[in-house]
Amino acid sequence: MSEPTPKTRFAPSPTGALHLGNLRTALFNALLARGHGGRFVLRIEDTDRERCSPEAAQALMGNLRWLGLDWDEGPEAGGPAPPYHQHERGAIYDAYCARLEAEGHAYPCFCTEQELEMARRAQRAAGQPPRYPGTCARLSAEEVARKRAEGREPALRFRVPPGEEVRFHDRVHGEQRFRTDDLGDFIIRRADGTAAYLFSNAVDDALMGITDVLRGDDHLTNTPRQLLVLAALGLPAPRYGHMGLILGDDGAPLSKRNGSRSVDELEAAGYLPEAILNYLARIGHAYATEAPLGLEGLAEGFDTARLSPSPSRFDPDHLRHWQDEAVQAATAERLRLWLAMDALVPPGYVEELINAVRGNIRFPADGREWAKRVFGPPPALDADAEAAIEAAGAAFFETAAAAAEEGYNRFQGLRGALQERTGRKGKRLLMPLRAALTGRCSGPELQPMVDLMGGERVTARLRRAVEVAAEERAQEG
RNA sequence: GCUCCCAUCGUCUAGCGGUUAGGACGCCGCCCUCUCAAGGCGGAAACAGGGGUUCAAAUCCCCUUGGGAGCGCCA
Repeated sequence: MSEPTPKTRFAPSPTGALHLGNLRTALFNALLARGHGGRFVLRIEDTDRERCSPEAAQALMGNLRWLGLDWDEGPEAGGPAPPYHQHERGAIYDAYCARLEAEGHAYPCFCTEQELEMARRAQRAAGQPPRYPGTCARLSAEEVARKRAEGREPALRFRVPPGEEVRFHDRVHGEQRFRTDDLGDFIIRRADGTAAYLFSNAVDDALMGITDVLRGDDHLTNTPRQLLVLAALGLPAPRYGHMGLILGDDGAPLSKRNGSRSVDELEAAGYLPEAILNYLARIGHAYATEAPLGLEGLAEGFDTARLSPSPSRFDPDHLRHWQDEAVQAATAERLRLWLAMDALVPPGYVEELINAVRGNIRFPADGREWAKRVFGPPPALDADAEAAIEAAGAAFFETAAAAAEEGYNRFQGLRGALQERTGRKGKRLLMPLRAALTGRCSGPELQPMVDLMGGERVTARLRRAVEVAAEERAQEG
């Protein structure tokens, strides 16, 4: 018997921006499918109209596409099990709910929020687990009819069979056993008629043919409930794998407080998709290589047996490392689009500039900064640069400017002429030059930058350096 | 409170009964070098604690401790 090709899904609730934890879940599910020639489904879990918005769903899809995590089935892609927005699947849920109710697996519950809240508080106070007390579990048909006649809209609650044990094999944690007595009856349809997560999520996985579900550990204790629902409905259950959660750098759940940023924020900050992907793929999952991988490589090396059950911490330094790797590995063309600095660079020079500065940049702003220093007006001098210029003295720059004006304005020529005329070499020669030309004492190799600048700019900057050095002399004197 | 999950350098991790406990990030040093990066080389840095099982335990079992999750008409 061969393994069926996997079908995985990402089933986000569009309640806000896509964050790293959820994104990793999406990534692993996508990798599992892609690595085995399977299919990846996107399903929007928007049954809670209060909290969900179409804008958030749209943004989320944009994020996934930006990262290259396109889905094979789902919104805007179609597929054999539409619709892929849960808010459009009400009729399906109604039918399954009706069946559960007819077969006694579910019952209407008229308890109000306040009643439930009070019951929970009382249970906690008494040292009891806060579980549904079963108030409406044994309502007679007459009582139900009467309450309905009073105009009260009930929620639908799943009747958890007592005294049983639910077992399943988790791909990450191994064998799991839960006693149904620890569960408590749970809501599968709200009083407003919309389906609740536990129910719609499980039913849709079955209906959409999902074979494998990778999700966070926070769902581990939900699993027996979903298994119970599927069993009552005679629907197949997927294979589950629960991964350790990503925590903040303080060990608390990931949130804005401890450094988590949304995909939107990371994109705005200049992170490349490859950086985010490589970083996330290595949290809770180990690859054989530390080299940066593309989506295909990540999928190829992905193995659920290498998923970690333990929680891990988000580390901004590590993300930055993958950003550096991504920048170094990217083609010049890729960086050109990312840097968006065409307006700052004369046509035809972009690639050369990129290759000159790529080792010194991490974000687009860094690249644009160098573009301006090379091709813009003489750049502002920072304190170190000014000091270096003053230390070299006006005479040095006078000589340099003269040489440039004579035509020694390419790097090698200028360097040779200056060495000959001033007797300076090495650092004593090049540091003042660097300061005068780029405004800073650190940065990419001088040679390509100087040659990219061209004679006019070089001369102008050297002339300015003469003035700066002379002014200083005058002030001191 | 109850149920469940987790535990190797500061962080991400390899390890699945016998290893000098390996790698990566970060940190430190050296090399390269006009500087800063990049790159190369090297260094400091870990099996939470206690009991078992075994000839042998980071690895298997139990307890403690410490983290995390669930117990919602949120997902």
